[in-house]
Amino acid sequence: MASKAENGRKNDPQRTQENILEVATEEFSTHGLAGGRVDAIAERTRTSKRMIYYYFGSKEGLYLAVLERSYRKIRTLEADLQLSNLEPEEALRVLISTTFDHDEAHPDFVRLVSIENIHHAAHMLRSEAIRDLNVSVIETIAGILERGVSQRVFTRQADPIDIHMMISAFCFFRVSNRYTFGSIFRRDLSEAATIERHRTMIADAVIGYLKA
Amino acid sequence: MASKAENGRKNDPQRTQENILEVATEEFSTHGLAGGRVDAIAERTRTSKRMIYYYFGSKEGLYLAVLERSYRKIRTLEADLQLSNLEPEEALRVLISTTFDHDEAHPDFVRLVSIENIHHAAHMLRSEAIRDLNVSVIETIAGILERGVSQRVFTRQADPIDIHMMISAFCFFRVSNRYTFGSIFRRDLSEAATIERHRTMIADAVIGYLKA
DNA sequence: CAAAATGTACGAACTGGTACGTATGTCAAT
DNA sequence: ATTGACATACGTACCAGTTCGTACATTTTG
Repeated sequence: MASKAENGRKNDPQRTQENILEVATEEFSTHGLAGGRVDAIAERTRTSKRMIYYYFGSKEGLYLAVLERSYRKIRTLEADLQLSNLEPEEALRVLISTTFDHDEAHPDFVRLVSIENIHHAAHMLRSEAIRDLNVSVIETIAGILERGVSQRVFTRQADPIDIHMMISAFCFFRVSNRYTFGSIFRRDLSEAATIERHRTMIADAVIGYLKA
Repeated sequence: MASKAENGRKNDPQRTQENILEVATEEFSTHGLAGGRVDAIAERTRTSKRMIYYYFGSKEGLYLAVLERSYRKIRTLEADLQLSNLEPEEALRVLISTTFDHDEAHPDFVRLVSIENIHHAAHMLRSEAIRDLNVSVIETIAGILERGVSQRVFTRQADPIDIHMMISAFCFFRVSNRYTFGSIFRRDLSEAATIERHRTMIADAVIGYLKA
């Protein structure tokens, strides 16, 4: 029979949780933790507020779940980049492009991180799942830098974490500060031409720095 | 006679407003607009909640006043840098150092800007005072770049706004993402040695980029 | 039937905002 | 100088709407 007509309810806990998380991600990333409304989330869900508390216990619990889910989504993307068989410079360019495109494609994630910083990363600190994450990037960068130096294509001995920060800063800022920056300089950072220019710009800058 | 003993109230509107703004800056920058509590602000003020509404009309009005005040404070610092009599490269280094030190010294400001971005810069857009501001930096940078190119110390033709973004991104990110970054990589970005290293790093990167 | 999943309705605390009343300062006329 | 009138500056108590959270009832599923 028709499964949704005639409020024939189907229990589908996984789908329900996922649905809640999706809506909650949107809500929290546009309004922040304090600004996000549980009722607003519930309304846009195909289920009810009762379910939010049933599965996530509290508003903060939901927020934390949203945060973890967002981070977990990146891990998959970042992990399976095969950079070790590329020349150091090329490997770095690919890594930078990937970071750049990721931030550009996931403004929700960027905003959640911004929001976490406003809260002194209090929730992230409580979550072991999140902390173990991005560390792999550092190892990747460290490997590239070492190879580059020994091949004498990079002349500068740089700290991998510093390099990661330089890349992150640029890619992240473009998205996180899109609105204030756009408002001050009347520039739309999401235009295709601008995106292209910035993508090569950050790569050139980082590689130039390592070659100086 | 004693002026403050025996609740001898003195009318001092300017002081009252300034006091409110100071406390409100703290509150909003640590909790966000939605998370900031008017009652909490009132309590830490030497006056009452009534006065907040008397002078600023609403919570949003107060927030906007806080934002404008923060921006106004920078204008003074930024304006009186005499860079035109310095060599292009040196001028750029001074400008970068200034930006770097400013962000490092004013985390409140950085956080307010982050918060504004969460709100799509809605309040900034409404304030003419703020928009007219940072534009002067672009002219400064443009001048430096032109001189640098004509003196052949810079080989690359770069967009001043892009250069400004590159500088801002790095300086801003260090402060805005201090907590999540620190939480993931166990690195304290406010250590003196780290600050020193980063300050020269961003300058080297930008100048290297322009010379490439 | 028992356990998990879900829906409805409601409560208690918080929070932005205000009504009402009081004190302080200013200035003109005495 | 004193007085009185009026505007500005300020304090207290309170209200009404919002918002997180829950008690209770019901359905689905194994």
